[in-house]
Amino acid sequence: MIDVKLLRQDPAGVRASLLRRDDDTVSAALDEVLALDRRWRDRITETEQLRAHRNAATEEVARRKRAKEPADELLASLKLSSDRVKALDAEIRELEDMLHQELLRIPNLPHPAIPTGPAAANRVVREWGAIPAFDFTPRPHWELGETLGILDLVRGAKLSGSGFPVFVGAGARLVRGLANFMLDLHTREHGYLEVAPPFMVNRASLIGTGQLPKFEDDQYGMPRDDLFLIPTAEVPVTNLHRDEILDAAQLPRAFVAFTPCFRREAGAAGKDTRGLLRVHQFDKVELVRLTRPDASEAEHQLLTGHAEAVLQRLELPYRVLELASGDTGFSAARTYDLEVWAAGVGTWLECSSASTFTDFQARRANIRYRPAPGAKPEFVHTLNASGVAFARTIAALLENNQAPDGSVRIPGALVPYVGTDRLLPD
RNA sequence: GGCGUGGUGGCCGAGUGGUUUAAGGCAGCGGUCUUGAAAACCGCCAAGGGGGAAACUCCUUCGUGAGUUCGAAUCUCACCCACGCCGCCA
Repeated sequence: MIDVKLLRQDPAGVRASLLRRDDDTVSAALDEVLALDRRWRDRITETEQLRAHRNAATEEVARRKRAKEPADELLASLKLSSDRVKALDAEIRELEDMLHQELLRIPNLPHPAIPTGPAAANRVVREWGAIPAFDFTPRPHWELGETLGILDLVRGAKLSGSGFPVFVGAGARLVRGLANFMLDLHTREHGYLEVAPPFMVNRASLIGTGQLPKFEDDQYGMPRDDLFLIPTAEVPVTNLHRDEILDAAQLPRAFVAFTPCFRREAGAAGKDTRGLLRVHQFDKVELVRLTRPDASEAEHQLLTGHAEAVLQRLELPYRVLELASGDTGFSAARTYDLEVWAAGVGTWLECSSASTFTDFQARRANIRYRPAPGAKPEFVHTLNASGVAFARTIAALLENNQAPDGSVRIPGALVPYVGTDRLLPD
């Protein structure tokens, strides 16, 4: 949630910042918020004066009652002002609710330093590793997966529908090995605390991280219980400290979680979605950091490096993209995407997104910290990065390391976790 | 799912209609004392919001919402959550 005080104080600046996003609904939403805020504050002022008057009169009633003096004429006039307060309160509550709902639909302010424009304006920040060369035509991962007998897309579709892959045998062990490899790396070398959170969350949690109310159609929901399958571990993990006040000494908090992610990907179909490229369920190791505001920019760089370390250990060539304002997600102020090269499909695949959300999520989820003992609480900054998403990483792993006979080399860092240095066709 | 008990400030906890503008404790902060620390003692210490240049001032908040009342932490109703027992169950 953006800071309504900032909007009040500098409406032109906030508007200019938000217009950098490719979202033509923002301007009207801002006008609505400003109008509602004006009306709301007028009503507050009016009702508070009335209330102060009523409170004083009520005290006088109490005094007379104790002194056994009559108070009948006071009571009669109090009845009238009490009714008026009640009516005003109802109106204020309604205005407040409308204001809040409107604010929840306004995206975060993009960081001043990021490029302005649509996805085409994304900037390549750096590249790592060499794109592998082949003296044969490399095959796509869905073919390799079938030949190796480790990926069963057809039976996944039978069980659940398209986009629900089944990993079998060495494939399942590869998934398990990747999870342990990434969790070990982040807990032992990067200092993260491992969390195993729920895979279903309530509305408040999704509002906290920004998926609701605007993107309810993108979520898998269980209407009977009003719960949702998590689209990412970011949701339960960021919400761990919702409605809490942390000590400054507790910051930064760094969590890592391995969970499945569930995404409806409504409307998606076609060549960009084949095999493991875009699926409804995939596993991911997620990194979440809660930091002091003054530390968040440095933490963002650190976090991005932690995600990169995974790809480096896996010997996967990748590039780091700084997203332009129009391509940056609703809650994020600044995002680096990690894209891994996949030789079979011959393209870069997004396998991690490292974002700083500044105080946007903290404001929604009410996550605060006390800068010093006895000081006023302030909002923390939240950040997260995939470290990393499995499906596309597995696609790259298979495609980049394939041999002409269809076998696939397992990178050294993963060998102890998978138990073999090569996957062989059946 | 049934029955029962409960939900109060950062934490614990008292409080059944009007000096509760929420007792007391813990934690925190400042001080006295001390070579230093601890202990002891004294003082300060909730959050959010409106108005104001400021000093300051006013309002709201005792799980959430609705109701009764001049007035609700306190009474009524609904809902949510936690815990206990029963039922079901990997």
